[in-house]
Amino acid sequence: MPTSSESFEPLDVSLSPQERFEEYLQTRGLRQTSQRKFLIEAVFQEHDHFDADELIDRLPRRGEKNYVSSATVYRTLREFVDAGLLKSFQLDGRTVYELDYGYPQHDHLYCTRCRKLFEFQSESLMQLRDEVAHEKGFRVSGHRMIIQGVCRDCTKNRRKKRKQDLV
Amino acid sequence: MPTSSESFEPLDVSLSPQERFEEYLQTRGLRQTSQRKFLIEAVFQEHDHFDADELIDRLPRRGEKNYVSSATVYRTLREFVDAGLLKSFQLDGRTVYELDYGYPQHDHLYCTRCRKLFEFQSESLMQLRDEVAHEKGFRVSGHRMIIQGVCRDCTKNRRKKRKQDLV
DNA sequence: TTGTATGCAAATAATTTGCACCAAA
DNA sequence: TTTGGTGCAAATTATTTGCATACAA
Repeated sequence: MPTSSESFEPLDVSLSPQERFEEYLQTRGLRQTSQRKFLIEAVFQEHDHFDADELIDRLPRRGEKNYVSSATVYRTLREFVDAGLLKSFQLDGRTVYELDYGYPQHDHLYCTRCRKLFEFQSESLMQLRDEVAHEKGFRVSGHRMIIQGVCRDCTKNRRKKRKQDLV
Repeated sequence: MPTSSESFEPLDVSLSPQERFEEYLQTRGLRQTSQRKFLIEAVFQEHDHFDADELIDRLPRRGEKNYVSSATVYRTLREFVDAGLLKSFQLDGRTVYELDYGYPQHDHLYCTRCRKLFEFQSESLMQLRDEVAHEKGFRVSGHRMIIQGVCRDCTKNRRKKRKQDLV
């Protein structure tokens, strides 16, 4: 099943992210640089959500081998999103990225205590979305649903702390 | 019906936003200043979504009567959110505000062409949210759902333009 | 060769903050 | 009189951009 809700032809999942990106570059007459190759590796090793800053932190520093300037990191992240490899959204003011290519559509729960993101899938949500959009005469291209709250662990820990406080 | 999904006692809707804010200030030992009074008027005259910049644009300029510095506008907007008068969320990188106090819970459709926000209400969405959260062991405090797409008008205009282009 | 990509540093944009002065309670 | 509030300007933060140079095709 295609990952993107907008593709008209099924995604060729036999392509690796790298190959998919090459294709993207070639069809637009863009170049395959060492930085782009290195970054796609780095990004697809990550399995969690991340922002530009976190990514840069894990990358080689100025002077080290494979160093990539922040400007290029920002530029390349945007290209990855254009190419359909990543998705991005805003959270607490910063831009958060997550893998898209090859990953199933999902939405998020956000724990406001530990600031972690959790994922969930819901077919009903998609249906609801399309119904609402249809009613309002909208041509849907996507959506973003984030449920805020406190996750199980944080609820537990808070309880634990409260008990300790009583001792 | 209470506007906030978190209130344990029903909201006293007989209070005006102004009165509600006074209450908020008093319970915290904060002060009722002329700036705060002026801003609450200005904000509750607005019936649409707005960001800090748009609000500041509509306010008196430096030197004019009732001028309020941007710093104070930013500070006060955050207080209004704390007080439950406004809600805020991120869109395209900027912080968008909307009236909350006295307004029913709703979510948004966002037209990526004209950048307008439209509202919709859905009880099913709330149920779905609570179910998902419960499954994941989340204690829900809120959510944010935005459906992106192209609104009816923009779809029409685009068609019109296409036709014109053919002439 | 030829134009795209990169690195660097400066520029932005949207907020936030430090601080001296002002003013509610 | 006391402590919170405001205006101003400087500081932040996250990101983008201009430009000279480097390099893929």
